[in-house]
Amino acid sequence: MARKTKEEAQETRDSILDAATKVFYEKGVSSASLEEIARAADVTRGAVYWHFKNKLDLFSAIHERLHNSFQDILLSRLDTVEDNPKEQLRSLTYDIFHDLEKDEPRRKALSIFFIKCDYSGEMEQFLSEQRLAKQKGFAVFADFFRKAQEKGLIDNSIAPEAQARCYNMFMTGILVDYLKFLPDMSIEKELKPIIAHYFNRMM
Amino acid sequence: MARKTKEEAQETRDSILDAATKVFYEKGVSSASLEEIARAADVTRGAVYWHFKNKLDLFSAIHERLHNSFQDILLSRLDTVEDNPKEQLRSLTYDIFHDLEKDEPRRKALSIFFIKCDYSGEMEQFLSEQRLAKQKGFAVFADFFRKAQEKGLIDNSIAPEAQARCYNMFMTGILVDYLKFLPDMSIEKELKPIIAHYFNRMM
DNA sequence: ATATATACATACATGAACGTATGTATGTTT
DNA sequence: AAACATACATACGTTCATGTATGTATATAT
Repeated sequence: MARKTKEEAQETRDSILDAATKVFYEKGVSSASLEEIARAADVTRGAVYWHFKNKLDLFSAIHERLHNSFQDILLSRLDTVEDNPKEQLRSLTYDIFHDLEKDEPRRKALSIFFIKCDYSGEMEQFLSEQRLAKQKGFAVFADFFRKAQEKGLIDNSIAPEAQARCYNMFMTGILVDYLKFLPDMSIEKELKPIIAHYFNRMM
Repeated sequence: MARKTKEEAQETRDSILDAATKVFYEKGVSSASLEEIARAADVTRGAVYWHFKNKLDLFSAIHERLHNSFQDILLSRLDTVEDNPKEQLRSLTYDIFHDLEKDEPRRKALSIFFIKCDYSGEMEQFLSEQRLAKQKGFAVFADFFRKAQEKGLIDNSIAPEAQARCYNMFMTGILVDYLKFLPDMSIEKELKPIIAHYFNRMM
């Protein structure tokens, strides 16, 4: 096979990542074969093994890509505390779910980590990796709550860290149910009311 | 091999279920081989195939056993609304986590469905199965909230169904995080405060 | 211009798990 | 007590994914 330019090679790498996301979602991580991923990306296993050490490396790369994009959103929208932080956070929460509803590849990527893989054997290491990633997100929220409290814009009877943890738990629960039971789950009818209720009561 | 009595056969079946729970937890559902499960139960694959159609059948049997035991607890403790339903539900919530902390096999069984399996291919059918199971639990909570509202013992500004959904989401989130990050998670120090906070604010 | 590293494709060897088919000794029924 | 069903164990054939080794044409560096 002819050698490609660096840019072309990068495109190949990206398309393998996209293909892996799709196949991981459809077959599950452990049942997905590198052969099928390669086919979906229109390359051979040789290309996959060139760009990634093995399936775990692929999995890790997908996670990193997804986490980074999430982190970017959080940082850009929670960096400064606006006049109405409660409303600010609620609209962010809504947007996240609306984006997920529209952006299928992104939703599938997220699903992989919640319902399309099992954290056993060599996969267990990703739990620590995910925990680190989660803590980064957590830090953004905790900062946000702390700053909002300092400005006297939200209730300060609870520690910002606990506030952030609470919010994260709630979001995790919604997300898991949303991804698991999506076919018969409506954001507008089921998710929005309880999210609204959460914000009314908890903040 | 000598034929066993019906009782002995039932014991064999149970021990296979226990072994499968253990191996599923350790290796993940898809990586777990029936050979290893059989070894863990001190039988051969022949015995496993006699009692269960295949791996999925085993998985289903574990789920049924676990769900029934949970449902029993819910029904026995939420059937009648006591004087202080908020306190009643909070103590139930605490107990559930404390039981999980002590009962390792049970915790492992639960973990299987949240972090040790991927719902793809033939496993996808279990999502509907789980959804049905979850709705049964949901019904118990909704009933509880409704009855408590009728008695005027809790806030009635939110529909009992939404209240139940909210609680379920929160519990799901806590559970997922607890099972995922258990090694560095303390019930007393991290879970209890936010559970308390939830009950203070949401009920 | 040539050497070399790159970006893959192809080919090969290995091994593991699955389902089934069959064997068999003993409970159980009649 | 014979016939049958049960509760497994053993053996077999097939499929399929994995990692590596090797081939090769071209971009790129010198």
